[in-house]
Amino acid sequence: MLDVRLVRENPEVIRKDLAKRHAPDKAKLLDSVIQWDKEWRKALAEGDALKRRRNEITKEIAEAKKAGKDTDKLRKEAAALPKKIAALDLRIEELEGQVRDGLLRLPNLLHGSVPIGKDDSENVEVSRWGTPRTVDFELRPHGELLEALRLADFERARKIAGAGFVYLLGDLVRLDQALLSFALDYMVKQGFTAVFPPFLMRRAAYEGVVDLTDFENVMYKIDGEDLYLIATSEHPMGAMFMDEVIDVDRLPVTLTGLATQFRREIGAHGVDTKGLFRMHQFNKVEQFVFCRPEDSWTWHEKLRANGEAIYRALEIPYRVVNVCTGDIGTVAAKKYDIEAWFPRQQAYREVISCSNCTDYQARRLNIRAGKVGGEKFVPHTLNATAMATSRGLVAVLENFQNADGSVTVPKVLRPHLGGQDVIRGLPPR
RNA sequence: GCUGAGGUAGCGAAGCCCGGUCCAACGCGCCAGACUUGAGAUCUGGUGGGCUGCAAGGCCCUCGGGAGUUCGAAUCUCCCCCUCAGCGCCA
Repeated sequence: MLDVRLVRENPEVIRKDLAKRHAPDKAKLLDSVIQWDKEWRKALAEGDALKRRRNEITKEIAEAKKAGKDTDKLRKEAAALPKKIAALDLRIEELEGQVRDGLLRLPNLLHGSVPIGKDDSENVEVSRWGTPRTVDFELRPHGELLEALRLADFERARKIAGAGFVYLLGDLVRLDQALLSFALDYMVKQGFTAVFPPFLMRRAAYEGVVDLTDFENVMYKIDGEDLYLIATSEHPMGAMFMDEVIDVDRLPVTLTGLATQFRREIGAHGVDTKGLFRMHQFNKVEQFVFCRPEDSWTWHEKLRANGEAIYRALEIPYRVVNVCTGDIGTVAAKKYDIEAWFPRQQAYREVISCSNCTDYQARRLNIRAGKVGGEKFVPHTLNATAMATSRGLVAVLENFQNADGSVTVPKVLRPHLGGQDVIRGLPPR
């Protein structure tokens, strides 16, 4: 959420930004917000004047009564006020809601380095690491491979939960845990505090971190309860300090969340749709930072570096793209995607997303930093993936597949698999 | 799920029965200033949100949320939410 004061005092800054996004409807919305805000302040001033009069009269009545004087005249004047006040309050509330809704729908201000573009095809590659491996055999689609190795059962998962769910089996379960465990250890070594958050959140908290329209699209709701399954641990970590003042001495707060996440919207595009690439349920280690505004761009690079380091350690080639205006979404001021090389798909595909949300998310969550009783400011928040399995699993399965159908375990994961260096699957039954 | 006790500012805690000196006492913490070589101690002022004003300041709102009674609600009435304790159930 943008600062109303910016809308009031410097709307040109926002207007220029919206132009970069090619968002004429948002520009129109901005004009409306400015107008609503003006009307809101006017109504507020009128309402306050009436309330002031009411407070005065109330006091006068109290004094007159104590002095034993007649209060009828005063009461008569006072009796007329509540109706007027109530009418104005209604108007004020209405306008306030409009302003807030408008602010929520206006996107964050972009960083100057965000490339202009219409969709993900115009994201700009900023770096590339590793040499895609070439093999002299045909790589099998990972879903097919897993079924052959009996390391995953999509059929039975579909039977009991529907498409988008899977039974991981045998060594694939351990590989999944190894990826998570490796990433979590890496983050902890960087000084981040590990967090295992609630997997369910109340709507009031969720509204602070998610676009209202997303509820219907991506969130699973528990029937009959005010609880939603988390779509990423970014959400419970972001909401962790909702309505709080973080002591400035505690900044930066660096967290790394481990959680299973649930998303209704999984779509389907690209080759090898069957498999782990897009699931209703998956695991993720997440990076999350609350910091001083002046430090957030340094942190943004640091989170990206963490993501890169993890994929380098796995020896999986990747590239980093600077996500363009058409693809960046509303919350981030700048976003890098790290795209791993998927040799079967012959494509770089997103495995890590790294965003600086500046003060946009924190303001909406009503998180401030500073000293209680002293000066306060809105901290910046950043989030990035460290490791998302299933996608990380797919990357390993494609990059480390052998001609005989076995899968080599990346070196850094072996300690997490009791030294095992190859996965062969369960024996056929 | 049942029963009970609660929800007051960053935290602790009074006030609620008996509506108006509550623009919420007091303590701790924190912030600013004074004193000090520095720190500490001490003293003074401040301590949430908003509107208005160049500023000094002025005003409004805020006692879990909402509705009601009233000229006036932290205080009275009703509904809801949440937390804690005990019991039940349970990995």
